[in-house]
Amino acid sequence: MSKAANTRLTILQKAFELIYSKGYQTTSIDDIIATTQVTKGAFYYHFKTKDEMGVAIIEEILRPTMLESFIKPVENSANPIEDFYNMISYLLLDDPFLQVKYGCPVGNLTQEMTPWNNQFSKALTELVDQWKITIEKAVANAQKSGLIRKDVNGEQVAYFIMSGYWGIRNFGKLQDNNSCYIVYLKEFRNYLNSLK
Amino acid sequence: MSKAANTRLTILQKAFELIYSKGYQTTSIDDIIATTQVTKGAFYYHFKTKDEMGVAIIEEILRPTMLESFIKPVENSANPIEDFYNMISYLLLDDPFLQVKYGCPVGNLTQEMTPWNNQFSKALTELVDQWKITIEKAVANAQKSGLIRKDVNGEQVAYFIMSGYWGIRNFGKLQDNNSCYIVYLKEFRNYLNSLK
DNA sequence: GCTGTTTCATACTAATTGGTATTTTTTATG
DNA sequence: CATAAAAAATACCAATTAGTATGAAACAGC
Repeated sequence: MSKAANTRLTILQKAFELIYSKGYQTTSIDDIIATTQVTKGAFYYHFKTKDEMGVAIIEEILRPTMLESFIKPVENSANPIEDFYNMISYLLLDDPFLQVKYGCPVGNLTQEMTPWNNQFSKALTELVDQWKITIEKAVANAQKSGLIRKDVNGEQVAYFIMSGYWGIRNFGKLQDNNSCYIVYLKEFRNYLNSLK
Repeated sequence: MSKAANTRLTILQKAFELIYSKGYQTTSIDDIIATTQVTKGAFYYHFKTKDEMGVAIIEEILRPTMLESFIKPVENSANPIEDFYNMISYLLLDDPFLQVKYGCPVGNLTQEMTPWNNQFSKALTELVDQWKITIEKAVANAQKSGLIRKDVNGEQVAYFIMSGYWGIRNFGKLQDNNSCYIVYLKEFRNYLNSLK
């Protein structure tokens, strides 16, 4: 990787960490250049505005990790019920990229940016839609193989799973404690079994 | 109500509307005094800091409406399954206090303020805990009267319902469209029936 | 109607914000 | 090594931020 591409990536990564922990609005350019040791000139050479950098974070940092942790685990799944559970369980309890007290990066940005920045909304919607479609496909496959009842509606299940995940992440954040995740996962297991 | 108490309430109400639609950080004191037509002197007479006003909003604006829409509908409920559904349905589709594109005020503040303001977290936790306890009690009652299975865990159900609500509100916000609420409610109905 | 307290108005400040203009350094290519 | 372009460094700016200092009305009880 060229040196220039490297500073660009450093900015994105460090800025993401700051934004994930502090929020987008409260992370200033000065914050970013202070922690990255990159000068303002370099920053604005790589990004026209702060918002352009924000969108780049979604597309170049969040999207790949989302693909790895949210899409791959259930893509072409032979046993979606089990894989849904494992995916959510991993995300809540094990994923080293995510921290209890900071919640879900995608959820955070949605809450903060959606009402007044269309570019953010669009980029976030793409991520979320991809997850939704993956879940729907997995449900359809499981219905073919008889692991999930035929009268189950894939879109409903997708929304239900995703919203539950987003919501409980908010609780973890509020309480700064993952014990609510344990309780949640038990009921999530019950719900998944009800689809059989 | 005295004139002074009235200006105080006006500040809280208008500030809440601004914060609900724009976010806490991006709502400035100048914004608030501009829309309330109250001077800065008056504002700082009633509130020592912006954060003190924020906490007051949670306790004096959010708490009462929460009690009305989140607690009362399921308190002492004779048929919790039905009342759970009606409560969530009302909140998502009918409550005039809430708007699709702005999400859930409590959820918004949690996301935005929790990582770096303890007072907010504490005030929000109180609200949320009250809701949780109410749901748990309703489940216990329904188990006594045979409307919900004895092996169902009230705390798990409470977390599951609340997190689903918070999460789907995030989707509505992202899409600025309540059609996801319709889909969600169908699956929510299925889930509730699985408790019988 | 006098007086003290409550309530509000005005003018200000120091710090921070995102962004720009300009210059300097680094790098690739002939 | 010369040169042009890419990349980064420096110094600045206008606007906005939460909060303050100080004084003026409004209002109470006597």
